[in-house]
Amino acid sequence: MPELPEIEHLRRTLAPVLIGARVLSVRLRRRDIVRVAGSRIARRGVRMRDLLEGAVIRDIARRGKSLAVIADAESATAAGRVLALHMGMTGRLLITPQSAPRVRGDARRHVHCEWVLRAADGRPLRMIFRDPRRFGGLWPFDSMDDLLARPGGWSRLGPDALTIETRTLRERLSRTSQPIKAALLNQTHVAGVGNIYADEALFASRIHPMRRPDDLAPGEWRRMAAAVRGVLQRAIDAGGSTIRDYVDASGAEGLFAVEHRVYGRGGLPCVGCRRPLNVRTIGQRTTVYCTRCQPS
DNA sequence: CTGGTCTCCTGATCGC
DNA sequence: TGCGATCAGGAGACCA
Repeated sequence: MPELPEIEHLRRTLAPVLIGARVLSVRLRRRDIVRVAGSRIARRGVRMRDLLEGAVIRDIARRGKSLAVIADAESATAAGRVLALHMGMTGRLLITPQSAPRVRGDARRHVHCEWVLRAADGRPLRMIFRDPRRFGGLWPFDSMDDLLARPGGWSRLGPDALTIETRTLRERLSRTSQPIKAALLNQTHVAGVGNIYADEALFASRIHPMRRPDDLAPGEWRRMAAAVRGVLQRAIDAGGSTIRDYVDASGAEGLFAVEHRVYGRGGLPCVGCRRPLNVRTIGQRTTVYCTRCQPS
Protein backbone atom coordinates (compact mmCIF):
# COMPACT_ATOMS: atom_id res chain seq x y z
CA MET A 1 0.00 0.00 0.00
CA PRO A 2 1.29 3.44 -0.73
CA GLU A 3 2.72 5.13 2.32
CA LEU A 4 4.95 8.19 2.45
CA PRO A 5 7.99 6.48 0.87
CA GLU A 6 5.98 5.26 -2.09
CA ILE A 7 4.39 8.67 -2.57
CA GLU A 8 7.73 10.44 -2.33
CA HIS A 9 9.19 8.00 -4.80
CA LEU A 10 6.24 8.60 -7.08
CA ARG A 11 6.79 12.34 -6.81
CA ARG A 12 10.46 12.03 -7.72
CA THR A 13 9.80 9.81 -10.70
CA LEU A 14 6.81 11.78 -11.97
CA ALA A 15 8.40 15.20 -11.70
CA PRO A 16 10.94 14.94 -14.54
CA VAL A 17 8.27 13.51 -16.82
CA LEU A 18 5.38 15.76 -15.92
CA ILE A 19 6.96 19.15 -15.34
CA GLY A 20 6.42 21.21 -18.44
CA ALA A 21 3.86 18.78 -19.83
CA ARG A 22 0.59 20.06 -21.22
CA VAL A 23 -2.62 18.23 -20.40
CA LEU A 24 -4.35 17.74 -23.72
CA SER A 25 -7.43 15.93 -22.54
CA VAL A 26 -8.90 14.23 -19.51
CA ARG A 27 -11.32 11.38 -19.38
CA LEU A 28 -13.11 10.79 -16.12
CA ARG A 29 -14.65 7.35 -15.86
CA ARG A 30 -15.91 7.50 -12.29
CA ARG A 31 -17.17 10.83 -11.09
CA ASP A 32 -17.25 9.89 -7.44
CA ILE A 33 -13.46 9.69 -7.15
CA VAL A 34 -13.38 13.45 -7.53
CA ARG A 35 -13.83 14.83 -4.05
CA VAL A 36 -14.35 18.28 -2.81
CA ALA A 37 -12.74 19.53 0.36
CA GLY A 38 -15.40 19.49 3.01
CA SER A 39 -17.63 16.85 1.48
CA ARG A 40 -17.28 13.23 0.64
CA ILE A 41 -17.79 13.53 -3.11
CA ALA A 42 -18.30 16.28 -5.61
CA ARG A 43 -21.97 17.15 -5.62
CA ARG A 44 -21.99 19.21 -8.76
CA GLY A 45 -20.69 18.56 -12.20
CA VAL A 46 -16.96 18.04 -12.42
CA ARG A 47 -15.32 20.25 -15.00
CA MET A 48 -12.40 18.79 -16.88
CA ARG A 49 -10.47 21.98 -16.22
CA ASP A 50 -10.64 21.05 -12.53
CA LEU A 51 -8.70 17.93 -13.50
CA LEU A 52 -6.08 20.11 -15.20
CA GLU A 53 -7.32 19.86 -18.79
CA GLY A 54 -5.64 22.53 -20.87
CA ALA A 55 -3.07 23.35 -18.21
CA VAL A 56 0.70 23.07 -18.12
CA ILE A 57 2.17 21.21 -15.15
CA ARG A 58 4.75 23.24 -13.26
CA ASP A 59 5.55 21.23 -10.18
CA ILE A 60 4.64 18.26 -8.03
CA ALA A 61 4.54 18.65 -4.28
CA ARG A 62 3.97 16.26 -1.41
CA ARG A 63 2.89 16.57 2.20
CA GLY A 64 2.58 13.34 4.10
CA LYS A 65 0.82 10.88 1.82
CA SER A 66 -0.85 13.56 -0.28
CA LEU A 67 0.46 14.58 -3.70
CA ALA A 68 -0.31 17.85 -5.47
CA VAL A 69 0.07 18.46 -9.19
CA ILE A 70 0.53 22.19 -9.65
CA ALA A 71 -0.39 23.67 -12.99
CA ASP A 72 -0.66 26.97 -14.83
CA ALA A 73 -3.75 27.77 -16.76
CA GLU A 74 -3.32 27.96 -20.49
CA SER A 75 -4.60 31.49 -20.79
CA ALA A 76 -2.79 34.25 -18.98
CA THR A 77 -6.02 35.63 -17.56
CA ALA A 78 -7.21 32.42 -15.96
CA ALA A 79 -6.03 31.34 -12.53
CA GLY A 80 -3.76 28.37 -12.03
CA ARG A 81 -5.02 25.09 -10.72
CA VAL A 82 -3.87 22.40 -8.38
CA LEU A 83 -4.97 18.80 -8.29
CA ALA A 84 -4.33 16.94 -5.06
CA LEU A 85 -4.20 13.15 -5.17
CA HIS A 86 -4.46 10.61 -2.44
CA MET A 87 -3.76 6.97 -3.14
CA GLY A 88 -5.67 5.55 -0.21
CA MET A 89 -4.89 1.85 0.10
CA THR A 90 -4.74 0.72 -3.46
CA GLY A 91 -4.31 3.83 -5.59
CA ARG A 92 -1.78 3.87 -8.43
CA LEU A 93 -0.72 6.57 -10.82
CA LEU A 94 0.87 5.17 -13.95
CA ILE A 95 2.42 6.87 -16.94
CA THR A 96 3.04 5.18 -20.25
CA PRO A 97 4.08 6.46 -23.67
CA GLN A 98 0.98 7.02 -25.73
CA SER A 99 2.36 4.61 -28.29
CA ALA A 100 2.27 1.80 -25.73
CA PRO A 101 -0.67 -0.53 -26.02
CA ARG A 102 -3.69 0.74 -24.17
CA VAL A 103 -4.36 -0.84 -20.86
CA ARG A 104 -6.65 -3.76 -21.46
CA GLY A 105 -8.33 -6.61 -19.70
CA ASP A 106 -8.17 -6.80 -15.93
CA ALA A 107 -5.74 -3.90 -15.71
CA ARG A 108 -8.42 -1.64 -17.16
CA ARG A 109 -10.75 -2.36 -14.31
CA HIS A 110 -10.82 0.36 -11.71
CA VAL A 111 -9.11 2.88 -13.96
CA HIS A 112 -11.07 5.94 -12.89
CA CYS A 113 -9.35 8.75 -14.72
CA GLU A 114 -7.09 9.07 -17.76
CA TRP A 115 -5.02 12.02 -18.90
CA VAL A 116 -3.48 12.51 -22.33
CA LEU A 117 -0.37 14.66 -22.08
CA ARG A 118 2.33 16.11 -24.22
CA ALA A 119 5.60 16.18 -22.35
CA ALA A 120 7.94 19.16 -22.45
CA ASP A 121 10.08 17.34 -25.02
CA GLY A 122 7.05 16.68 -27.19
CA ARG A 123 6.56 13.03 -26.28
CA PRO A 124 2.92 12.01 -26.10
CA LEU A 125 2.08 10.37 -22.79
CA ARG A 126 -0.86 8.75 -21.12
CA MET A 127 -1.41 8.86 -17.38
CA ILE A 128 -3.96 6.80 -15.51
CA PHE A 129 -5.29 6.78 -11.99
CA ARG A 130 -6.31 3.30 -10.90
CA ASP A 131 -7.73 2.51 -7.48
CA PRO A 132 -9.68 -0.72 -6.98
CA ARG A 133 -10.72 -0.02 -3.43
CA ARG A 134 -11.43 3.66 -4.04
CA PHE A 135 -10.15 4.88 -0.71
CA GLY A 136 -8.10 7.33 -2.73
CA GLY A 137 -9.31 10.17 -4.88
CA LEU A 138 -8.72 13.47 -6.64
CA TRP A 139 -9.23 16.86 -4.96
CA PRO A 140 -9.31 19.94 -7.19
CA PHE A 141 -8.14 23.26 -5.79
CA ASP A 142 -7.97 26.69 -7.35
CA SER A 143 -4.39 27.33 -6.38
CA MET A 144 -1.62 26.31 -4.03
CA ASP A 145 -2.86 28.94 -1.57
CA ASP A 146 -6.28 27.34 -1.77
CA LEU A 147 -4.82 23.90 -1.11
CA LEU A 148 -2.81 25.18 1.85
CA ALA A 149 -5.62 27.18 3.42
CA ARG A 150 -8.86 25.36 2.80
CA PRO A 151 -10.10 22.88 5.38
CA GLY A 152 -9.96 19.54 3.68
CA GLY A 153 -6.77 20.60 1.95
CA TRP A 154 -3.35 20.56 3.52
CA SER A 155 -4.21 23.03 6.28
CA ARG A 156 -5.15 20.19 8.58
CA LEU A 157 -2.02 18.16 7.91
CA GLY A 158 0.81 18.32 10.39
CA PRO A 159 4.44 18.79 9.39
CA ASP A 160 5.92 16.17 7.09
CA ALA A 161 7.20 13.07 8.86
CA LEU A 162 10.27 12.67 6.64
CA THR A 163 11.94 15.72 8.16
CA ILE A 164 10.21 15.86 11.53
CA GLU A 165 12.36 17.22 14.33
CA THR A 166 12.39 15.91 17.85
CA ARG A 167 10.94 19.06 19.36
CA THR A 168 8.16 19.31 16.81
CA LEU A 169 7.26 15.67 17.18
CA ARG A 170 7.07 16.05 20.92
CA GLU A 171 5.00 19.23 20.77
CA ARG A 172 2.62 17.74 18.28
CA LEU A 173 2.07 14.33 19.81
CA SER A 174 1.82 15.68 23.32
CA ARG A 175 -1.48 17.27 22.37
CA THR A 176 -3.20 13.96 22.92
CA SER A 177 -3.53 11.40 25.65
CA GLN A 178 -3.94 8.60 23.15
CA PRO A 179 -1.42 5.78 23.01
CA ILE A 180 1.69 6.85 21.13
CA LYS A 181 0.87 4.47 18.26
CA ALA A 182 -2.53 6.08 17.71
CA ALA A 183 -1.03 9.55 17.98
CA LEU A 184 1.58 8.74 15.32
CA LEU A 185 -1.14 7.68 12.91
CA ASN A 186 -3.04 10.95 13.29
CA GLN A 187 -2.16 12.98 10.21
CA THR A 188 -3.07 16.26 11.85
CA HIS A 189 -0.20 15.79 14.28
CA VAL A 190 2.42 14.50 11.86
CA ALA A 191 1.75 13.84 8.19
CA GLY A 192 2.86 10.64 6.55
CA VAL A 193 3.18 7.90 9.15
CA GLY A 194 0.99 4.93 8.28
CA ASN A 195 0.43 1.67 10.07
CA ILE A 196 3.53 -0.08 8.73
CA TYR A 197 6.03 2.63 9.59
CA ALA A 198 4.41 3.47 12.91
CA ASP A 199 5.11 -0.08 14.09
CA GLU A 200 8.58 -0.10 12.54
CA ALA A 201 9.54 3.25 14.05
CA LEU A 202 8.31 2.27 17.53
CA PHE A 203 10.22 -0.99 17.38
CA ALA A 204 13.36 0.78 16.19
CA SER A 205 13.10 3.26 19.04
CA ARG A 206 12.25 0.55 21.59
CA ILE A 207 9.03 2.25 22.65
CA HIS A 208 5.92 0.27 23.53
CA PRO A 209 2.99 1.32 21.31
CA MET A 210 0.68 1.82 24.29
CA ARG A 211 2.96 4.32 26.00
CA ARG A 212 1.38 7.73 26.65
CA PRO A 213 3.07 10.74 25.08
CA ASP A 214 3.34 12.60 28.41
CA ASP A 215 5.19 9.63 29.84
CA LEU A 216 8.06 9.66 27.37
CA ALA A 217 11.55 10.80 28.35
CA PRO A 218 13.57 13.27 26.24
CA GLY A 219 15.83 10.47 25.05
CA GLU A 220 12.84 8.50 23.89
CA TRP A 221 11.52 11.42 21.88
CA ARG A 222 14.92 11.76 20.22
CA ARG A 223 15.00 8.07 19.39
CA MET A 224 11.46 8.13 18.05
CA ALA A 225 12.00 11.16 15.82
CA ALA A 226 15.19 9.65 14.45
CA ALA A 227 13.44 6.33 13.90
CA VAL A 228 10.49 7.91 12.08
CA ARG A 229 12.80 9.75 9.72
CA GLY A 230 15.09 6.74 9.41
CA VAL A 231 12.56 4.09 8.48
CA LEU A 232 10.93 6.39 5.94
CA GLN A 233 14.24 7.44 4.42
CA ARG A 234 15.49 3.87 4.17
CA ALA A 235 12.31 2.81 2.42
CA ILE A 236 12.69 5.65 -0.07
CA ASP A 237 16.28 4.65 -0.70
CA ALA A 238 15.28 1.02 -1.21
CA GLY A 239 12.60 2.01 -3.70
CA GLY A 240 14.87 4.36 -5.55
CA SER A 241 17.44 1.66 -6.10
CA THR A 242 15.06 -0.93 -7.46
CA ILE A 243 13.21 1.05 -10.08
CA ARG A 244 14.72 2.35 -13.28
CA ASP A 245 12.26 4.16 -15.47
CA TYR A 246 8.83 4.72 -14.14
CA VAL A 247 7.58 5.69 -17.54
CA ASP A 248 8.34 2.21 -18.77
CA ALA A 249 7.20 0.54 -15.62
CA SER A 250 3.96 -1.33 -15.78
CA GLY A 251 3.48 -0.73 -12.10
CA ALA A 252 5.18 -0.47 -8.78
CA GLU A 253 4.33 -3.91 -7.50
CA GLY A 254 6.62 -5.13 -4.79
CA LEU A 255 8.63 -1.98 -5.04
CA PHE A 256 9.26 -1.61 -1.36
CA ALA A 257 9.95 -5.21 -0.54
CA VAL A 258 12.23 -4.12 2.24
CA GLU A 259 12.01 -6.56 5.05
CA HIS A 260 9.93 -5.24 7.88
CA ARG A 261 11.14 -6.08 11.34
CA VAL A 262 7.73 -6.21 13.00
CA TYR A 263 4.97 -5.36 10.54
CA GLY A 264 3.27 -8.52 9.31
CA ARG A 265 5.41 -10.67 11.62
CA GLY A 266 3.00 -11.26 14.50
CA GLY A 267 3.85 -14.50 16.32
CA LEU A 268 7.21 -14.80 14.59
CA PRO A 269 10.43 -14.39 16.58
CA CYS A 270 11.58 -10.87 17.33
CA VAL A 271 14.71 -10.04 15.36
CA GLY A 272 16.22 -8.70 18.58
CA CYS A 273 15.42 -11.26 21.27
CA ARG A 274 13.77 -14.16 19.39
CA ARG A 275 10.64 -14.02 21.49
CA PRO A 276 7.35 -14.24 19.58
CA LEU A 277 6.06 -10.81 18.57
CA ASN A 278 2.78 -9.65 20.07
CA VAL A 279 -0.26 -8.59 18.06
CA ARG A 280 -3.05 -6.36 19.30
CA THR A 281 -5.32 -3.64 18.02
CA ILE A 282 -4.42 -0.06 18.86
CA GLY A 283 -6.24 2.85 17.30
CA GLN A 284 -8.31 0.44 15.21
CA ARG A 285 -5.12 -0.83 13.61
CA THR A 286 -3.31 -4.12 13.86
CA THR A 287 -0.19 -3.46 15.89
CA VAL A 288 2.84 -5.73 16.15
CA TYR A 289 5.50 -5.22 18.79
CA CYS A 290 7.90 -6.98 21.12
CA THR A 291 7.04 -6.88 24.82
CA ARG A 292 10.67 -7.40 25.75
CA CYS A 293 12.41 -4.99 23.39
CA GLN A 294 9.62 -2.42 23.78
CA PRO A 295 8.85 -2.46 27.51
CA SER A 296 5.67 -0.76 28.68
C1' DC B 1 -12.59 19.57 21.86
C1' DT B 2 -11.50 14.63 22.50
C1' DG B 3 -11.56 9.93 21.82
C1' DG B 4 -13.79 5.93 20.27
C1' DT B 5 -16.42 3.43 16.63
C1' DC B 6 -18.31 2.93 12.08
C1' DT B 7 -18.06 3.12 7.14
C1' DC B 8 -16.42 3.00 2.63
C1' DC B 9 -14.43 -0.88 -0.92
C1' DT B 10 -12.33 -4.99 -3.33
C1' DG B 11 -8.81 -8.46 -3.59
C1' DA B 12 -6.15 -11.82 -1.14
C1' DT B 13 -6.21 -15.45 1.86
C1' DC B 14 -8.10 -19.05 4.86
C1' DG B 15 -10.80 -23.00 6.30
C1' DC B 16 -13.61 -26.59 5.00
C1' DT C 1 -11.29 -27.04 -7.01
C1' DG C 2 -14.82 -24.18 -5.14
C1' DC C 3 -16.81 -21.06 -2.14
C1' DG C 4 -18.19 -18.38 1.64
C1' DA C 5 -16.09 -15.91 5.57
C1' DT C 6 -12.63 -13.00 7.10
C1' DC C 7 -9.23 -9.54 6.94
C1' DA C 8 -6.59 -5.51 5.47
C1' DG C 9 -6.57 -0.36 6.22
C1' DG C 10 -6.59 5.79 5.29
C1' DA C 11 -9.37 8.99 6.65
C1' DG C 12 -13.71 11.23 7.17
C1' DA C 13 -18.37 10.82 9.40
C1' DC C 14 -20.56 10.36 13.43
C1' DC C 15 -21.60 10.08 18.31
C1' DA C 16 -21.05 10.28 23.44
